Amino acid sequence: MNGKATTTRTKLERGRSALGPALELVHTGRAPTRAVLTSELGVTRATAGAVAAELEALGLIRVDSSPGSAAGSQGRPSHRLAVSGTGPVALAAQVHADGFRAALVGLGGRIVATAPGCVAVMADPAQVLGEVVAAGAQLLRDTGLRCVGAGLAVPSAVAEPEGTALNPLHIAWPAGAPVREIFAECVRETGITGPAFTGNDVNLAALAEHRHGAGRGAQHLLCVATGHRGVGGALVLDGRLHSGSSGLALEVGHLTVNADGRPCHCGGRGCLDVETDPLAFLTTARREPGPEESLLKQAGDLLRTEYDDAAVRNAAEELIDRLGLGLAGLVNILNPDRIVLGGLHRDLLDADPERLRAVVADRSLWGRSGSVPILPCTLAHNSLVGAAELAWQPVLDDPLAALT
Amino acid sequence: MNGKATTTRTKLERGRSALGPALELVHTGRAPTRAVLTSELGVTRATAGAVAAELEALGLIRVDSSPGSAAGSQGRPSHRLAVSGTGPVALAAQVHADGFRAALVGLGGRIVATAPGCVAVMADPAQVLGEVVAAGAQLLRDTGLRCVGAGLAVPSAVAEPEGTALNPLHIAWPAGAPVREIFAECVRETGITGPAFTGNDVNLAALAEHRHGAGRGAQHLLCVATGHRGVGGALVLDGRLHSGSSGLALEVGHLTVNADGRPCHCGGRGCLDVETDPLAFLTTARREPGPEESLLKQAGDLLRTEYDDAAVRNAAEELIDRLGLGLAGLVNILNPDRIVLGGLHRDLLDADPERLRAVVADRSLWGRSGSVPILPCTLAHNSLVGAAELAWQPVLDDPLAALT
DNA sequence: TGAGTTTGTGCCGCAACTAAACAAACTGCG
DNA sequence: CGCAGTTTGTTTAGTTGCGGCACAAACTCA
Repeated sequence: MNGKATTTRTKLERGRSALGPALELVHTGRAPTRAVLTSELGVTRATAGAVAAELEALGLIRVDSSPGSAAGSQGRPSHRLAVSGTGPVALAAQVHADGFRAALVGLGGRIVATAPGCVAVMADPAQVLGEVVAAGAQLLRDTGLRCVGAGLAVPSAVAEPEGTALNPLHIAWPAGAPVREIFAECVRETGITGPAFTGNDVNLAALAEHRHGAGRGAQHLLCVATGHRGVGGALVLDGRLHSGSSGLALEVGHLTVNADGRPCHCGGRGCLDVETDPLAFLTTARREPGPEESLLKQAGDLLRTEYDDAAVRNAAEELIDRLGLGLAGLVNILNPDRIVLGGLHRDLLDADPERLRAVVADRSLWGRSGSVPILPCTLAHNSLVGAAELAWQPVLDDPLAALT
Repeated sequence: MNGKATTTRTKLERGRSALGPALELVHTGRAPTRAVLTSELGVTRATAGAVAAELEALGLIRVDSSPGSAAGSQGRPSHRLAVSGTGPVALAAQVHADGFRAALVGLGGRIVATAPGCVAVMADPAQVLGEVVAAGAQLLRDTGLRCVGAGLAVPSAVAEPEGTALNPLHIAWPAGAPVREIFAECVRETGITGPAFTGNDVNLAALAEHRHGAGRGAQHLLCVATGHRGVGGALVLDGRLHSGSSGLALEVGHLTVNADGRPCHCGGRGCLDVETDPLAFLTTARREPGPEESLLKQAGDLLRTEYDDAAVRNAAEELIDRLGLGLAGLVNILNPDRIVLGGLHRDLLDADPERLRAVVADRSLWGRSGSVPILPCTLAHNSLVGAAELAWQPVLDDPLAALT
């Protein structure tokens, strides 16, 4: 009728301007100075200066105009760049078998505040998520910080594009629960500003490790981690999470790593899931497994404190061999340039790094692929930080548009 | 000294301007008209018009200004866009067990000319590649077309960034031969214009199928194909080939698909490689395998012509089950939204599509992942077309810069 | 024939950048 | 101390790719 919507196009489809890339560089710590920013961005000093000034005006970064101290090389010292300490934050939430956790996370993966305790997980997703969001909202009120959005990490595959949690094995939720929708609704209701996102915890941990942890600088990062039960995987390609066409990629738990191993609920035998998780370790080491929600801790403690015990050591070596076989299979298919391990797998790596590396090298096809660096994860709450990354992403893509 | 190289930056790091994306849309047949180009590109009609005019001026596309015939809907009919029939071409080359092949390939994957016969492959890579390039150069002289570059497909993994052919099982080349360098040298020596590229044949076939064949429109395309011996895989993510951090991704041949299967040279048992390739089919069907360089044809003919024979049928079903198991494993890890099969796998799919789909659905974790469409490849010479895609890529990325 | 709809084009202007010249801040050497 | 040499920050003046119109063109439908 009015013929107005004819030529109006958003044009924001591809991130224009160097603002986003510049913020990402500072965010991931790859641009400590304006000079580095200039070269990393491939723009002139004039542009880099303008971009840095604009990001500072938005309250996202700090530019230390003070005469730099540690110079080192010749020439005029460059002004240092850092994420703002008082800028906006993302609300990060995580649900797991032990309970839940809420935190405020600033740029650079800096955890600003964490919600105190954790209570037991209840059956109803809406109730749990309501409590997490309420805890986060309280943190926001306490600190008075601006919120750019919210992210949630759940211990289950999240189907795209619906955002339903498939097979949440380790928490008592119904399969197919629309967690993304529920979470978004809770966030809206609570009056928290910004969009809400939901993702799988291992995926988000991988994202966080890639940006702020052991995966920094990797081009093709593979992460594998255990929770209390089962094994999860994630892949970060060129800085972006690869979660497949419907969010179900990297379901690595059912790779066969033992031809005549334990039966698995998937119908197969000897799956990575049932051969290398904490429960597998405890039973292989002939220990009585405790309650489900503490298997990871129990297994990790056992591995660290009783590695002298022959049964423990043998169990560890058996699991390392199985894990190595699984990793080698993944290396053959994905050819990553770095592998980061979490959960019990991280502890197994720490226990005998050489053995694991040798198995992977031996069982992967090409010698060079076998020499992939395998590292333990380094971030304390990587899933939580990863959840915050989801909320930060729109800001990283286009700071001006995201902060209106 | 002169202080000239200080602020000079290429700036071409990210493709600017809509020229490249526009050409890619026409190239892949996704922009049949200027109106579609406008919406797909997300720009105004003014911009789309200017872009189309510029691409036409470069001789890359044709704009039919004639009053369009088949309109269909209301309004002024849009001018039709098509790749130019007389524009430049890419030189495509392929080496395989049977010999080699050279062709000229225009935009849109259109094969303009093919070198006549094929001679037997000799031991020395330099000699073979010299002959292929010479054949291609002859085609260029005959047609008088401009050449944007050259691409080569080899039946072996190509290590990045060196460009060496690892384990060229099926041709009598030394392992680690620097094929990329040799090919580039031949191209340079012959006076062919433009850069030279080399890639794995299955990877390139996948790229071609994604742009012009059965994989069109897929976001996450998985291709699996057999040659005469062994199995290759490839993945195209968001239109770009994913070949891993060192070119060795998708080595799918050693997925275990039969716990107590045939021994494989990798040290394992029951690998996809030895359980589902043409030789495996012939022996399972109790047929005498012919010479190595005709196994694929022999197996395919047998499957098509003697499917009534119980031994043939049983062998086919056994291979389909094994292949399905392998594909299911890949689906769990990669979660593609389409699978395209080539070589004998394509014939197996044609023989009993329902059986293969059922096995994949049954053995992959999530029902929805199991319902991935599985299609036969549709391009006649997909590796060859894919090799040309390599050479076209710089033009697609930035037509102005690539054509000077 | 005229209203409605969709597409092509010319013109203006903006936003994001480059290029070039200059100023500033540091090191090192005589 | 002073001065060359080096690197970084800033200012100013273009350049360019593209959006936003306004209008013309080509077709359908009533």
